[in-house]
Amino acid sequence: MEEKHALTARERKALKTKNKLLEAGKKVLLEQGFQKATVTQIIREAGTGYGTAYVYFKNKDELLIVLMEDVMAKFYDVAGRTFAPKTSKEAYHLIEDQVKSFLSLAVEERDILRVVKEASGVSEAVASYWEDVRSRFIGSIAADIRHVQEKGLAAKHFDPEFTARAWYYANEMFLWDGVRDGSSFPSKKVIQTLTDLYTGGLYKDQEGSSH
Amino acid sequence: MEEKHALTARERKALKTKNKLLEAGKKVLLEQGFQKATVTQIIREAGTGYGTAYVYFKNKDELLIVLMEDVMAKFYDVAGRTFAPKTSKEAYHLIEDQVKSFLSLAVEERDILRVVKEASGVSEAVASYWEDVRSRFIGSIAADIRHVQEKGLAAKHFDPEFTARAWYYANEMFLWDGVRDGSSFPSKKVIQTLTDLYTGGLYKDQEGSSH
DNA sequence: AATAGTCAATGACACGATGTCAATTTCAGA
DNA sequence: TCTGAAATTGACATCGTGTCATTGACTATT
Repeated sequence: MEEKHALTARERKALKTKNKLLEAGKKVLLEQGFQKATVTQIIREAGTGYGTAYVYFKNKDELLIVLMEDVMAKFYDVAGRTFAPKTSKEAYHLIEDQVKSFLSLAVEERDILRVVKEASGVSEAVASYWEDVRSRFIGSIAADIRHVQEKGLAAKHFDPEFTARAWYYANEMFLWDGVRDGSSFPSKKVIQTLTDLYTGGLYKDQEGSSH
Repeated sequence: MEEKHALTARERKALKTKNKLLEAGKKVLLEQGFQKATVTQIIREAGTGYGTAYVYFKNKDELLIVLMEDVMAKFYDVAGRTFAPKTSKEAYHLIEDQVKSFLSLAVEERDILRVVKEASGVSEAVASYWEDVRSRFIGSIAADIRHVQEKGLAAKHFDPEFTARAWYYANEMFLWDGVRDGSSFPSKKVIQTLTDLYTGGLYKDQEGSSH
């Protein structure tokens, strides 16, 4: 039901105002962090009236959620990559690549992710938005696990869902470490440790395992 | 430089006031959650004046931190357990036990942990307090890993620190899942998946690994 | 081109929460 | 009994949020 017509001057102006608010919001949020940033700071930066912010966004949370969209798309992109290894070796390298891509986003989008992380702890809306990324990854990883189990590459006694969760969780936490500390991240060592642990496990034999 | 003398009536009263605030704080925080709870609600429940709360606690955060102490002690207890397996099998079972103890705390202390989790996202003070638990666990696990590596039970190419982090992170995230969802937690399946993944890894051979 | 109706924009306001502090009351010790 | 110290208090200043009645400008219709 989209109306298809050239924008009227009025609509163009409205769009411009919204964008000014988004830009100003980005600047203020990155500079101040989520909790310290106030609507007053944002509208001052945007050069609009106070109430105007509430015309375009329900609140600070919703403004951030719009700002998150680009980054989310990048994560969804990584989560959606095809995974169909024919050998364990191939699997290892695919996994290694995916870990690297995932953790590299921590550096690439560090500034905004720092805000997202903070906001997730404060705003239910932002938290549930991030939760979407999580379940997308976990679902995708679970499918990958099922695939390699069927191919006979991976041990069948692992529950795909829980295994995917555990694996994703470790990755996500390192992501946040990277967002916090930045600098030389992700290190080869982190990527390798994660991948090795996931594929091979720490111990030399599995005689202790109950399977 | 501790003064050692029986408490005067005045001191006893002060103690009592502080405890009233702690109890009231606990009740209100558990009922309302961290963000919704207000100082006014707490002092009303405690039957004290508004300012009194600020005599005993810097703010809501610090009150919660005092309430956390008991729970933290339990975690420190689990983190501090000795770990000196002689065989892989023994290691497996020790690890399984530790996972179980750790995750069981999620159920046992569910109510307060739910508040702690929420508060960690909002309050730097609470977050850094919980961070202590984390580093204690990670340090302890890293030591365990070094130990089994020296004994020849575990692969030496794993960096103890990063491996400990990855492992702990997965566990902690499941802990929060348990705090959120509660009910029948921790399931055998979760414990087993975590332990198996950690000790044995998902894949059947390590030929893909670069070692 | 006049006009009625719509929509963007605004800031004052009501509300709610925080942390402080000067004043008050109570008690310990001399 | 008296004095200084300690406990307690709530009013206050401050800050941030979200709403809404109002204003002014633009659109579309006649």
